[in-house]
Amino acid sequence: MTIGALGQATGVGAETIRYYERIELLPQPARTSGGYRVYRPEHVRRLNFIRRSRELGLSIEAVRELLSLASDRLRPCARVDRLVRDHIHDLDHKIESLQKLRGALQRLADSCRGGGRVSECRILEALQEAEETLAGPAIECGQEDCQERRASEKQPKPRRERRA
Amino acid sequence: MTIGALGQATGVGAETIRYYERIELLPQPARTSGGYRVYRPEHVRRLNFIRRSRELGLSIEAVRELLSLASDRLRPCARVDRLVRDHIHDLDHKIESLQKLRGALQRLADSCRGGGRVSECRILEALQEAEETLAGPAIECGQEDCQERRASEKQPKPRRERRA
DNA sequence: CTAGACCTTGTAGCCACTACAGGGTCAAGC
DNA sequence: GCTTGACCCTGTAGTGGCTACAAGGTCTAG
Repeated sequence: MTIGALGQATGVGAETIRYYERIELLPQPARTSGGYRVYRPEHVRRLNFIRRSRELGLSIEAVRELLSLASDRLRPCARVDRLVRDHIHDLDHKIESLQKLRGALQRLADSCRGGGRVSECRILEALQEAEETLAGPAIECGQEDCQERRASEKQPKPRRERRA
Repeated sequence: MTIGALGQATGVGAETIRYYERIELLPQPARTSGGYRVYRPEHVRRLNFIRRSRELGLSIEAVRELLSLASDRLRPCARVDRLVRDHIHDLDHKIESLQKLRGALQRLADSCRGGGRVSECRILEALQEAEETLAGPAIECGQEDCQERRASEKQPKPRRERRA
């Protein structure tokens, strides 16, 4: 089957398939004499595996590891379990973050009924002014290595005060 | 104040500040004779506004619009209200999506206790096989223009069947 | 043989930064 | 005035996970 047929079979676009090949998530397929990629049923299975994992929000690297784990049938599957549980944990953090954000925004929105002028808009005021009223520790992050980017105690070295 | 001092005052890194200037979210500041950027208190206010908005998950473009709206004090603030409410709506979608993902992953993880071998791992089986058991409509998206990328009824034109 | 659907490679773009290289500036202390 | 070294400058490239395009080549029904 051609790349287009593989795409139809799996619901993955041809450009994405080529991308997966480039990053070595999919093996290089055979080629026709004219250079077309020729795929086989095992490619369909592998790509479906990838697609489902991605739909579950696993990163490409996680998928890569799962694929590698899956290739050794005798290996204990504890690592697989761990990987999935870690991702659930990440999701919990992310969901919690978003819920906090939502709460803050809702409080913001509730302070405004949209009828006034910008000059007395509570939303804009809140964004301009107080520090503590909104947005607790919730920062939308996206990456896992999100730790303490808001580490305000980070003072590299006490320079010889060049004040403001 | 220099860019470093502005960064300290707002909790935004110097490289990010330069980035904001480049995309015209911050106005170009004055310069010293040596070329250093010189910031003033209004820059601190504007950058704090930006930072808080970003912490609430608003996109750069949304922040840009808020800033533009805020500059005209006589304008009705309905648009501000709308912008924030739209974002809350987006967050609701995103949270719901993530919760569905989490459910699917939890079901996956529950089918495995991590004690067996890869060859009988239910997680890997589930990823390899059935279509309906997992992952309903939940795809993590990130962008707002996320509509129907999984639109499986997208059939561009009926080619003269080059079957698989 | 032609039409045109499909494929090829390569490159650039998306978001919101972040990191670096290679150099220049500034002020404190001598 | 000179050294030191923290700080700043510009420009470019990288992140993740694709997506879009351009310019061309291949394949097959009719």
